[in-house]
Amino acid sequence: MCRNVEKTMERLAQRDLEHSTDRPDQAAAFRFNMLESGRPYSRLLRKLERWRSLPIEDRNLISNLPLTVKNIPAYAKIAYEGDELSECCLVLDGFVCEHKHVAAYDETIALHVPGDIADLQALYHRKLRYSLTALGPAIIARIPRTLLLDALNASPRLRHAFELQIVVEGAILRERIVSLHRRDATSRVAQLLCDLTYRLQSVGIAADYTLNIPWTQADLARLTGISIVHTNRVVQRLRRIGAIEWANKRVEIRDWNALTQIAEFSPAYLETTP
Amino acid sequence: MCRNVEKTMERLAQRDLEHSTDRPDQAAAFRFNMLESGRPYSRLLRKLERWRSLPIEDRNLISNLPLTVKNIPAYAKIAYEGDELSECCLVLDGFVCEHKHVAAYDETIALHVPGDIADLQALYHRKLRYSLTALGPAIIARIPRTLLLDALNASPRLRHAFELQIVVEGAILRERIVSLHRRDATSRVAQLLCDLTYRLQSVGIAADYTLNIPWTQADLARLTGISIVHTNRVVQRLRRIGAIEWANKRVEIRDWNALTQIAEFSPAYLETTP
DNA sequence: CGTTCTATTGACTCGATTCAAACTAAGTGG
DNA sequence: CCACTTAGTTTGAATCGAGTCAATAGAACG
Repeated sequence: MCRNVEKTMERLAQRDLEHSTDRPDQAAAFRFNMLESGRPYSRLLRKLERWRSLPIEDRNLISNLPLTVKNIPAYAKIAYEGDELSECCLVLDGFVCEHKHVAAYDETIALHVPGDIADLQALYHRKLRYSLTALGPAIIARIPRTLLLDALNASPRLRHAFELQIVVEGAILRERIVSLHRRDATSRVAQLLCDLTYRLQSVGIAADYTLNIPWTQADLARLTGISIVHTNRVVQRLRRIGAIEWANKRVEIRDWNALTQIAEFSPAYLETTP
Repeated sequence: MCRNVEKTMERLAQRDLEHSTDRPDQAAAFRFNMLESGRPYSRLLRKLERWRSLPIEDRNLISNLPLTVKNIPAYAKIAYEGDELSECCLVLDGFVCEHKHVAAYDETIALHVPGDIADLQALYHRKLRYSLTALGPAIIARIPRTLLLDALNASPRLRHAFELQIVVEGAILRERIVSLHRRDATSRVAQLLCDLTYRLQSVGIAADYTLNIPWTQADLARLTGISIVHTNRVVQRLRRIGAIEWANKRVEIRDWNALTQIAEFSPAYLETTP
């Protein structure tokens, strides 16, 4: 299934080797400076506090964690399946996807947005069970794993907030399973866009329903598990009915209601409210 | 997609109303007595200790939790999406599946085997995000949620063991996503059987590669997201090549190697070893 | 025995993949 | 500045896996 997509990925992997991960991406760095300068943990804290707000000492436990900011060029691998990392990967800007190598092909599992810890699973079970790749240029922060664990051990409240994050991650995975069972290609693309919009808005991005996503249609194909050609047809269909505009790395949601209807989207699964 | 399956489920739902949940299922009760009598927590403990063994006081924290054993007749609902349960549901015998009602249809998300806490998610985030139904007659234990939480709060080690369970659950969900992306119908059925065999064996069931599963092919169809008719063709194919026998609620794995090859099964995602 | 599940088979349809090719946009270097 | 290259998007035609509908054959159960 979907061998085209894989061919594309092979080319990208080669490109990956040429670009070094250490080479900073100017545009991304600039974006980061504008948005997040000095408050790298703000989005993570915002997510952690969706269930209930944290006392200042808990917030400080997080805020005071040392981190190393890294620029990741487009399509560069951040971590490999099986790695035992001493640092966690917090997404500061851009997108990071989880994927797995199964019998010569790479299957995309999940997508992380700013504020997500992309390898949350490895915090508890050290060996990473999937690979991480930047989808478009991204900025991440490396946080020493043991220090983060120390913080969680120091505060049961904080630990519970993190446990809830894994649970929500599970909810997103479950929704994706339902999506792959039930929804046809159009509905799947629509669902991805709704999910993404909702998650971005909940960390203060894309309030105007305009998403800056540096993906090609091939990337979208990988994310939804649809072939490139068919993805293109779906995008055209969504454009034709006036639900979205998609050009120049920008997606404008023109008709949110139409899109949610096509996607049968209901954000319940993303909510952490009591 | 798959409306046949849904029609079947509607009939089953009616049957569900006739059978009361309180009516004990004799056969299941008998099986339970033979297998687990007096040690309802043994399988759960076995799972919790796969990462590292627990000190006796932690084991006792679990073993001493009060519980109510319940017989669940086939296809009876155990809990509904949106419920806020005061008790967790530990599967003692039989199978329990998670499913979600999306736009008039019921989609199966995951399958739980003996030793699993089927609503582990609701332990942390109280509102259940999916429904639970017994797939065939099952025996469950209800454990007061607050007491279990108390036990976890009393022992960080125990709490970590539970955190690992959610992580493994996530790994199973991820594998399912890969499965729905990549694998065709035959491979999906094979994968389900491999996954099931492995998980059952890890709690001491089906060591001889003979699974007692009280499902119809319609149930298998729901679990794999394939239509009933096509599921039947797949089962026949697997029989024809000598990979499995399936008759009288018994599945015999005749050729484990062949099956794992068809499924591209690698148990790494199920392992909790260091 | 008839009724009701369950398993099986055949014919038809359709969504999605694949292969192939054309077209657009954006660089890049001579 | 234009030819050449490369990535990305778009279109068409052929094919195929899987779903749907419909009908039959067993099995199980009262």
